[in-house]
Amino acid sequence: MEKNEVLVKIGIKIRELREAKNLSLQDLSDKCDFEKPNLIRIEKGRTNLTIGTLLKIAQVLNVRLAELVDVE
Amino acid sequence: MEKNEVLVKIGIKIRELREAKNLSLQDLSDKCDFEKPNLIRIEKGRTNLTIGTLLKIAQVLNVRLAELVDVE
DNA sequence: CAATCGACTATCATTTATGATAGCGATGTT
DNA sequence: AACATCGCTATCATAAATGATAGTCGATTG
Repeated sequence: MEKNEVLVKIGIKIRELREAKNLSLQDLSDKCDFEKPNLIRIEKGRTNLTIGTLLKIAQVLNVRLAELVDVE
Repeated sequence: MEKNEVLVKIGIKIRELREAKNLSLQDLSDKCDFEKPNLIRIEKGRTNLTIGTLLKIAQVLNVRLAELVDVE
């Protein structure tokens, strides 16, 4: 699978987990200590995010890192 | 778990998989299309690598992305 | 002994992720 | 009608990842 496809799918997974917890973009980005537009970028798969960023999100969503990247 | 700890563990996992396949740093970095020192940086956990970089490595090592980050 | 190979460090330029701000359109609420 | 909230875009500066080069050290080999 190609990189951009993976990034889009990771973004979708994050969004699904966020919505399942009834969190707004604002809510989640607040808890992750960054701004809403940055989270949107991630959920849309428009950024090649780092493990560090992914880890923050995983911890706030209370899921394992591996779950977020399990998209293949 | 803290970010740097995760990065170090991911590096160790990459190294283990590389050695299990009897590949030198040169071999693997060649197949990933980047230079050996960059791979060393990754295996030592000295860089907060992106999904794109991790994906390249996963594909060459023939493992899932999720396996490489499954360190918690 | 010279030469090659492996793991590694330090360092550099370039690209890009990150963090942040301002603003838009739609929906909802008072 | 005014205002807040939500999802979203565009854009910016700064920090940092990436890609690359040169060189060190130890071990092995011709």
